[in-house]
Amino acid sequence: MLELKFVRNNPDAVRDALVKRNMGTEHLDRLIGLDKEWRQCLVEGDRLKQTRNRVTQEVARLKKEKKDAAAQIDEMRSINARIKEIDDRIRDIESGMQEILLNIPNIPSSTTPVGRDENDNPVIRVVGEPRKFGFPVKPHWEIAENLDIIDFQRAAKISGQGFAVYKGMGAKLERALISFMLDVHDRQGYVEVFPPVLMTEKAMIGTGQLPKFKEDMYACTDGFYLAPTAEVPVTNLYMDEYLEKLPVFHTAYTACFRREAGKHGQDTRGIIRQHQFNKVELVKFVRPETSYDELEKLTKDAEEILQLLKIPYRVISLCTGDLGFSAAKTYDIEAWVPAQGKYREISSCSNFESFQARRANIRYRTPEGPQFVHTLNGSGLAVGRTVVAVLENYQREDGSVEIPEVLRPYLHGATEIR
RNA sequence: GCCGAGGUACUCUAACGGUAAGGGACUGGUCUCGAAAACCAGCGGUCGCAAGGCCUUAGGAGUUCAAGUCUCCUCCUCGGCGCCA
Repeated sequence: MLELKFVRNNPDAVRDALVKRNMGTEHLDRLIGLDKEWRQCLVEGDRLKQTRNRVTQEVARLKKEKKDAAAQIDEMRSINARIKEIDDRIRDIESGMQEILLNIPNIPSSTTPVGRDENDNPVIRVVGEPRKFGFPVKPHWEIAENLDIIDFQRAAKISGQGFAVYKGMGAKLERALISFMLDVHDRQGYVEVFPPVLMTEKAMIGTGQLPKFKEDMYACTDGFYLAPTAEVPVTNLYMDEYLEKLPVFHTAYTACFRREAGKHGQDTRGIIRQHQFNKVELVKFVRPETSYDELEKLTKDAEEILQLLKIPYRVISLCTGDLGFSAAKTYDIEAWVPAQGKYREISSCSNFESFQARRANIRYRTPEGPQFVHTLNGSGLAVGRTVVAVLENYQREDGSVEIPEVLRPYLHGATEIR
């Protein structure tokens, strides 16, 4: 969320941001109008309240002196009625402004490339070289079903489309990847946490999933939402707190839940797009002046997983038209998927600046007073998509799959799946 | 789920129904060679160029001229009991 004062004082900057994101500006115009009316109401209401406070004091004084205060009490009745009217109007305006503010996206960083859509995302670097296969490559779902390590049929029976049951070496591989990723990030200095995934509405608002993206979330009874990413529980750990020592780095494994509304027909086969998937996340809370350096480091920390697994990938910078709602700058890491002959997103690393911290009220102290921290996060990595990358990049002609060396200690030394 | 006790600002802690007092921590200043102590000041939000004002006692509704205080509802925390993997 942007600060109302910021919008009031920099309407052109906000307008510019909306235009670069290909979004309309009519809500912004409405907000500016409401703000003006709001301040007018405040002035009138405050003046009446000042009168009320003064008269009320008189009443107290008169009563103490055992004098009659009927005239003053009578005067108050009409003033109170008018105050109520104005207060009601102020409340309406405030909820209107709040709703608009919650739906205005973050201002893109000046280093975020300007562009219309995903076709305008510049490639920052390409690492590793796609392997040359001397045989026709199979898509991961074919490899997995042939090896009997992922069961889509039975998953559909118990949960419907968009789910997978991992079995045998498939289940072990998923578990090995989670442990491997957490161990690497632990070594990189991230403190592991293992949080709940049932979230309150307030937490979902804190990181920006609500109110704008309600359709993409699973809502439970009792007012809970299923976290779509560990970003939600981990960032909100420090909701309404002062962080006494910065920076704070966390890594967390959680299951993630996404409705993928409006994504019918995309990646319907395989495990690239699932309603429930596993992810290891990286989250940072830092001082504003360091947040862009920290974004570079966080991205490299996520990349290290792919380097260790020896999977080719590239890093792109999301342009303004493709940038997520809460982010000021985002790097996507895309892993090479041989059967598709292209790079596919496996991690998204973002700097939110103070956008989430303002919503979730996460601050630190400075000599000039409380300041909002900057929050960052990135996948390190999406586990299911890493399984895709491993199966496809390490497949052999006979249908078996070699296990990357770094994972073997997590699989009792096994070297292949067959 | 039941019973009880609570929720005041970063923290702790006051306030006959009369308009939020104070300590600690923190920041700045005086003093000092320097530090500590002591003393002074600041230390919730918001409107305003300012003077100044308004709001703020977990959240909401009500009673009242006036609510931290009285009534009702909700939430959360801490005990105890029950149930449960």
